[in-house]
Amino acid sequence: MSEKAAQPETVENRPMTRIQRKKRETILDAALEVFSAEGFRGATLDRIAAEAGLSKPNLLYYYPSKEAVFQELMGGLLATWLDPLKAMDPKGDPRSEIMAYVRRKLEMSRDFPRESRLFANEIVRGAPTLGPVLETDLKTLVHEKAAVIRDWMHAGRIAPCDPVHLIFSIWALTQHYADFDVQVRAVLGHDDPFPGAEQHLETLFARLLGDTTA
Amino acid sequence: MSEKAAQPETVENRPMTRIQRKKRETILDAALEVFSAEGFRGATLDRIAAEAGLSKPNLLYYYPSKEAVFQELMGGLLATWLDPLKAMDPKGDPRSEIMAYVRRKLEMSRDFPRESRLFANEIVRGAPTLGPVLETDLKTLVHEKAAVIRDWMHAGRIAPCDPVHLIFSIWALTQHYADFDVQVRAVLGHDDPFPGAEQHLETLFARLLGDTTA
DNA sequence: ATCGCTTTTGACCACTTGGTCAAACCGGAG
DNA sequence: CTCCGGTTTGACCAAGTGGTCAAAAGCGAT
Repeated sequence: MSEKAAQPETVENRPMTRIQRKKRETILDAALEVFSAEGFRGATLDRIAAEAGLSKPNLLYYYPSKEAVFQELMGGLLATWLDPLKAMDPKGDPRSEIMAYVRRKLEMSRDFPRESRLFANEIVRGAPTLGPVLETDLKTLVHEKAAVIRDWMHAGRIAPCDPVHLIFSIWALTQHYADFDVQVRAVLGHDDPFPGAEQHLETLFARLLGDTTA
Repeated sequence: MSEKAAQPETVENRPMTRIQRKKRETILDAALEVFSAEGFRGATLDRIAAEAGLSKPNLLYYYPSKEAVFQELMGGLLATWLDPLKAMDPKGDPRSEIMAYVRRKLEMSRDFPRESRLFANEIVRGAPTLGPVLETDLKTLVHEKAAVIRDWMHAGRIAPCDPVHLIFSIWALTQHYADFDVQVRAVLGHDDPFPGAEQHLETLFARLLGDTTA
């Protein structure tokens, strides 16, 4: 059987040398750069290869196809994206837990804008790749955490509102600063928008959740 | 001089017949459909032509190039997009004016999701086409309206916060329901998300601006 | 019917792009 | 050195793409 290229760490294949793993990392990073800026169809293997510092056939030696690169990239993405929400602790203080989530999400927009844009791109296009997993993993997690938030509200610890839409709001407000970066900077004149954004979101969610101090 | 194809209503050309105008409309609508779903590079002239019910060379008879179609589409878009903000009346009641803007913007997400996605796509890609106009028209308008809002805040008619980020928030929260539609529906299970969204945004902005009734 | 105009189309082209392949390269073990 | 595995590449291909062009088809007015 002609195994075309190394799979992540497949069945009976050597688990891949350190160098292989590193090259694949490099490729993935280059792919992230290009895919997030140009979209799936806009990205070309040539550009990704160039960005990674190798030739197109060489890239195809490490990944069997453009699709494959994209899918591996996408694979890790959703997990990374949902981790902060997963970290929200039902036993913690409601206000701190939610605010910590907001802050963490805003940090991600600042520190990983490419990932955010890649994700946005995928969703805007109708989630052709990670569509199925949205209806399972994502849906489950959101409803689970929404239930937690609802309990907090029923216990009177934060002001009531629709907890699912609250989560949407957090996503929308934080990711906006990564995905619509150029627009934000066009208005704000190229200063770093994040300090102001943090301050604003602090205020917004404090009031939404029922501020006790202001 | 060999004029290639009819321009909008150019210099010494006939102002274009009703039929011509209509065909161009059809093409523009087809282009909106395809561009918003696939992005600029993902869209093909063949698909747009097919969607519009004509052949590729025939499409090229009405528009000189793919770029030209895209640009005309983009041209009208920003104006349409900013109109509701323009409509915010400095002499009106602060709370009603802002809430009306929010509602209008949410309606647009519901009724013109393709336009919203096209816009999102353009911005995410770094606004290669309408970049310049962001730094002029958009920036000016936003700061103008931000000033109005700031006055309202200083007059104590609504609770204070950063007015520019407030506008960003309105954009983010409303457009989210168009641009991330699949994600929203994946979580909400394909019911119409808009009634819930409206209710939620009503609550959110009421509290942010200083609710007097709840 | 025929002229003159706009509209429509089939055939075609140049270029890009994802992907293949056989040959060359390289670095360590014998 | 030589062999041998993994690695790298130049040349190539088929399909898809944006765009051209000359010829044909409509069609209203004479």
